[in-house]
Amino acid sequence: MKYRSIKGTKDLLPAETGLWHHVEADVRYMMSVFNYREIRTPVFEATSLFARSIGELTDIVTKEMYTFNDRGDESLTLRPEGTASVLRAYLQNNLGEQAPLTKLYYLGPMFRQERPQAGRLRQFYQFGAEAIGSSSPLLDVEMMILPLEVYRNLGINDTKLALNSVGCEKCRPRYKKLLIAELKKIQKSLSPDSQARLSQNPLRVLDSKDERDRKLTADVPLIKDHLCEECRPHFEEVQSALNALNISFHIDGRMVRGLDYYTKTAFEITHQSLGSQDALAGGGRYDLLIQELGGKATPAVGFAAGMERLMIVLEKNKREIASPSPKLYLAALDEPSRSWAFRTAVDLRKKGIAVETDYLDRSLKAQMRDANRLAAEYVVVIGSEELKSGSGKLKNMRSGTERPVSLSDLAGALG
RNA sequence: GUGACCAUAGUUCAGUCGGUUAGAACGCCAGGUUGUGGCCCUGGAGGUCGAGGGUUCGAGUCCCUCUGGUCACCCCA
Repeated sequence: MKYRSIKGTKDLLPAETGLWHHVEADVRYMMSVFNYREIRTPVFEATSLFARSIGELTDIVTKEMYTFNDRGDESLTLRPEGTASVLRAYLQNNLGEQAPLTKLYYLGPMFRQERPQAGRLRQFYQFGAEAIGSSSPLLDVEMMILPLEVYRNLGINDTKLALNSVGCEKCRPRYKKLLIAELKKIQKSLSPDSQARLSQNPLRVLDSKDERDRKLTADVPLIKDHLCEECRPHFEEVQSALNALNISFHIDGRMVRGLDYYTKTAFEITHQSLGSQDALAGGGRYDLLIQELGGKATPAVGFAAGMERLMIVLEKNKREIASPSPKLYLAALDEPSRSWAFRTAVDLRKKGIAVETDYLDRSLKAQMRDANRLAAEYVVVIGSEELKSGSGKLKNMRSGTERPVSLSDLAGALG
């Protein structure tokens, strides 16, 4: 085979696109119920947009972006996530001037050059939402409920919701100093990964999977206990709103999101059947980002959810979706019948009836087999007799019974 | 980027100690039915054994390199 899809990318074959349509419809339905409206942005943007918003030092920006220079020598990047593009569009089109609160959603491919593994691809699909213009903790909660409702509607109820607060520009630097001081005491005993994290992103040491790191940092102070006068009540209100809605969650004081722009609320929805990459969705508040991108200070919250990971959960839990099948299969016995069958198929299709017929000059037996395989609901066999008399037999493939039909009114007979 | 495991028909997999013509199941095609599917029976097509190199009288099998896949680390959806 000469050509293959690029490492970490894959084809979505007909056997699975039916499920995708179903899930996408569910996402769009839920977004409209929550009053989020779709925005479609280009899949590539100026590299600096992502570098600025996601964070110059993050893994995504330093080693995972698909970046290239176009013919005009401008540095462009395939979007590694959705928020930066949405905010750019929000600012460029002055959406904030049209209403005080803007609720947007997106659904589309993202690109990151990572080593593929279960639940991780180089081109992957995310759906997500952004609510721009309010600092209400209720919107933080809405961002958690929204994906949870999408999942619930698909029959997935056993997700886990983890919650944390990562503070703001006031309390985070203060806490960071405290944390670094603590970590320095045990620095030499930490895993090599965590020693590197200590200088790059000390908060992430707490999120280490290494058992020894976990033990060593067991008593280290957590940011949730060092929030400022603004962040603490916000965090509490998020929790009480969740409690009021009877949504179960757990506080994970060690959870850190990988993107620099988060402030206050950070959350993650996981599912046990996912393996190592177990996050179905993640999100949080980013009150500083819009100003950072050149807009006026505007609070905002958002989430992003992985489509492929959702598919894995659905498949592991055997949620199968019936694939579309023809209403009628027209089997033809000879050349004149074939030509009539094709014309009739086109005619019925114009009326919105799904019809298939034979294009391979196959035997009747082969055509019947084909109709059966396609799960066609009805079959009409056309031969010279039928063409002469203008009537035929409508066979119900499920029951095997036949009844007479007028060939001039197949549409009527099919109801 | 690091590591482990894997690569044989369309698919899932057998293939003994290195030995002759590489097999099965499912799928596909055809026949068993002068014009009727599924179940069953019979037959058929389909393979550069991932690629390249090496060892050997002889390699699907052993060695090396590469490519790809899977899973984990890292990171994240």
